[in-house]
Amino acid sequence: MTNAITNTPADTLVVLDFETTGLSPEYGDRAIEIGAVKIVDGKFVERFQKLMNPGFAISGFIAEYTGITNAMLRDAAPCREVMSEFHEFIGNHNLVAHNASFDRKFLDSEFSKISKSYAGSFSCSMLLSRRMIQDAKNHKLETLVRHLNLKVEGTFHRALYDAEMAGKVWLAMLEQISIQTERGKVPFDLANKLCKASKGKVNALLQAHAR
DNA sequence: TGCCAGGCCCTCTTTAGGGCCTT
Repeated sequence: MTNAITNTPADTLVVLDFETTGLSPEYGDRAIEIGAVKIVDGKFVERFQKLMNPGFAISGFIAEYTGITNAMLRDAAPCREVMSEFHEFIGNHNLVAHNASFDRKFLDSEFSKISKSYAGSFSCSMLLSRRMIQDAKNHKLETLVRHLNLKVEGTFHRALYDAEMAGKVWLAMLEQISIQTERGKVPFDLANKLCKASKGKVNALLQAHAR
């Protein structure tokens, strides 16, 4: 399959994924791993992956779910140090995550602890998939990867691998939009609008973008 | 240590309820 995506460097994108101690930073949960890929012109050009020590022991469930153990975190750098490095990595680029509302609240929470912020827009591969891949059994990341016949050669629920896979799903959906609209370039803003569009607005947005 | 949430979306809807998705 040829890649019809011709994003410009201005469309540089960072796809990220957190592994965390739980579901809610409001209840004290912290990040334990961040993984991210930088995509320029539809190509993966840079990767970021770091474990981080949340300052307390993680539960057996999280260890089982992620494969990350307390022993692995014992010598990891603290969250503030890793997140400061990650802040440099993302710059002002636009961001994508699978079920972005989850990753966004952890990104916001961890950045607020070190007085950092970001300027890029945050978009969601899960919301876009609900609109662009309606025949999938469900919209879990692993299901979408298999539905799109993307090569599976890593372990899900680790941050960098999930970020890589979310990036590939994102690019596959941009390609689908590109083919559907007969336009080579799919601006981030269009994808972001599609994520948030009501069912009836999706086709109108695609038609407006089409030649 | 172990507990916990919330945005989005659909429908048997909108003065609501429940499933999906993330860890």
